[in-house]
Amino acid sequence: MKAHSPHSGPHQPAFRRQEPDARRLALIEACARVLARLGAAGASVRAIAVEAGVSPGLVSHYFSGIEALVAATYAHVEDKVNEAIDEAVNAAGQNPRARLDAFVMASFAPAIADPQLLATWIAFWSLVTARPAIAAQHDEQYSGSRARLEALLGDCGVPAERQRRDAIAVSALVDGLWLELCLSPGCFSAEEAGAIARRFLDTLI
Amino acid sequence: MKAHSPHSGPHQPAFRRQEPDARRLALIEACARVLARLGAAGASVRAIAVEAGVSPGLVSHYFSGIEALVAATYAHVEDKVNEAIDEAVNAAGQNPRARLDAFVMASFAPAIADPQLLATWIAFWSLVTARPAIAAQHDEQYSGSRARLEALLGDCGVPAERQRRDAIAVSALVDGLWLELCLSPGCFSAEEAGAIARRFLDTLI
DNA sequence: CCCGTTGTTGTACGATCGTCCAACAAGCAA
DNA sequence: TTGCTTGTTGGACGATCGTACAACAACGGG
Repeated sequence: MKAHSPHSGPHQPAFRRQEPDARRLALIEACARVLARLGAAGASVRAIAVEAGVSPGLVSHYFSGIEALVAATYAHVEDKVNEAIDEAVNAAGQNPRARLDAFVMASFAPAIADPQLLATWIAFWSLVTARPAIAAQHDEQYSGSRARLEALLGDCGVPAERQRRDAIAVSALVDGLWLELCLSPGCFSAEEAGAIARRFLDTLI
Repeated sequence: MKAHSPHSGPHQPAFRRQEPDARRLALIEACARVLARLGAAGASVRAIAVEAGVSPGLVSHYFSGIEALVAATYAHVEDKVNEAIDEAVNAAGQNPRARLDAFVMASFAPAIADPQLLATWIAFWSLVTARPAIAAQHDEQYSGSRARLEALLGDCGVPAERQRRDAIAVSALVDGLWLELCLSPGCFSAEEAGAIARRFLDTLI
């Protein structure tokens, strides 16, 4: 059934070796695509291997198990989201308030407030309660995100003693709007969510 | 191995028949306990049947599948949460603002901001994207919750044209705080969450 | 050219999954 | 008591799961 005969013509490799880091990344991106397409329930070793174009055994070779792959995928997707947000913030110029607005509005952009992206979060959240290592990873990524928000708030003149509380508040409001935007896309629009968030920022600054 | 011999003494029934509604409820409550203990990944038909003290076949007899049982469990748990919130609201007396505060604070009570309770939401959310019927159920429960919030806001003097937007905002803030309270219980306290939410309400009224 | 390293394959394995259904028995009516 | 209704059992079934491992082959150094 193979497209080429092993006994005639130039030998076409059945697979290509890759550096461990490149293969790890390919598996992570395949996992993200499977989570987006099939949801948390469909993210099996075999489905991810097919998506990545490799054999099932390779997943076990690079990750201790499905949970580790999901955790790595969450970290990678969140990194990319933070990258997109930082890019939006920097594109907003130097006005502190404009940068803060950009931070908030970026969370509601179509590429981020995406139901398919939510699947990665849900798969990760489902592991937080039971696995202490996953909980620690969540704490770390959450406080990292909050720290960047505190800095933006500080630039807007929010006094230091209020930065922590206000960052928690803004983060919660944005996440709550983002979550509902993913779960019920027809209920309210991204523009509406942005207006709500901006209005809340007005009360803090 | 049975505790009694089928050939001696009074006959002890091997099981008791129950009315369909009672059995449905028992299975739903067993499903909620399994979700709390094992998370979404461990909520199998067999585990739920063991928890309910029935045979595995009974689950299929009352529900078309695991997904239907999870959806029914979500509806039931949300009903109980709404009941607890309504109770807190009514216990707050007649002052509209006190009732609104009670609504918000109840969401952060230990029984509701509970990581084990979050497992039910996560199991349900993981089905929203793929299953239109589940998405419709979520829309319905979300708008119901928002309608009660709109009424409370109206009692506090929020004009009608702002009720929808403010209810979306309060709901998002409370849900975001609740979610983070469940995922990272050590990051901030329920009192802090309540203070943040109350401060936000101050800006709306 | 050949050889060793090692990334990769493919499969076998046992466990567990959801579903199904014929047989059983609890409880009510007669 | 007897018979009927039907809630309930418990195992069979095929599919799919995660994991492990021996064999294979790509590729660089000799």
